[in-house]
Amino acid sequence: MIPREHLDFGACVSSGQVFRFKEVGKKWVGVDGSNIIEAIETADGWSVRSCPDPRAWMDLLQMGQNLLQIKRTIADCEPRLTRQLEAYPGLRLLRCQRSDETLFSFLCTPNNNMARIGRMVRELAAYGKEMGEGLFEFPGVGRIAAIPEAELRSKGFGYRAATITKVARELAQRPSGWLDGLRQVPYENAIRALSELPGVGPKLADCVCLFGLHHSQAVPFDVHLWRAATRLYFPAWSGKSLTALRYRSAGSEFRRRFGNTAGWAQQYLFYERIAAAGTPVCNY
DNA sequence: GGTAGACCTGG
DNA sequence: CAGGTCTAC
Repeated sequence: MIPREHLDFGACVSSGQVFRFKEVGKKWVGVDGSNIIEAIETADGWSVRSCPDPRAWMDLLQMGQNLLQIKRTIADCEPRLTRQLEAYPGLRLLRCQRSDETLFSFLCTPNNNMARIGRMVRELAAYGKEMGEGLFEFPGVGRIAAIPEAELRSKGFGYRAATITKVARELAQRPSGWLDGLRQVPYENAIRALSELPGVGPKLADCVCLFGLHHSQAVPFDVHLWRAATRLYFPAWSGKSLTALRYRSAGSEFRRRFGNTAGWAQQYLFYERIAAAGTPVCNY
């Protein structure tokens, strides 16, 4: 049993870090890597289980990291985030097992809405091995590369069908484990490598770095986070568009200020906008 | 280096 | 319009 101040499972899996956890009643169910993960909220906090590896959920949720300590670090670096830190107790940065799932998930996100992104990611996952009722292990790049682009189009992927197919075929050419290998290289190198892939711009590269490759200094700026960043650090850029150059400046500023905790800090600012939207991120 | 449009789909 | 990216000025 994990107290709420250390874990809000629902917030973690519905905050746009992963896309195929679903809520059935009070229970959340989903997959990370080869494990089915289930969580239920009780009076004292969250009870979480994973199968077949009973400790898999702790990896995904980074339970080895002391959240209260991380929040203290963030608040020390930027007192103006205290409100967000207190508003969303238990919000954690996830460490996804499958970097390729993260990559293909975020290839579904450009110019798209959360509900459809979730449908598309689950559609892709369904090409993988079924582990339980409607729960799939995400398919490997080889399997995705074998899907005709037209098939994805017909399933409603729109123009993202092309980039998904291209990226899968590109990765299938490379040595297996190439993507996971980017976990071991410096963050800047990982960004550079990812940016070579079609359809992967600065925002997606940062999402993959943060959630899939575990580079916790990555800060994926979307328009909302950009607005928050201008308010905090670049008032002169208020109202200006997020160009590639400004994107790099804003990221550097977050990393200068928060160091390796930048990705965690970012999550609290981002969640503020989701909470404000009022609508669930993962809706079935 | 910055801005404007196009791009699939559906809520 | 929605968690952008790409291309052409």
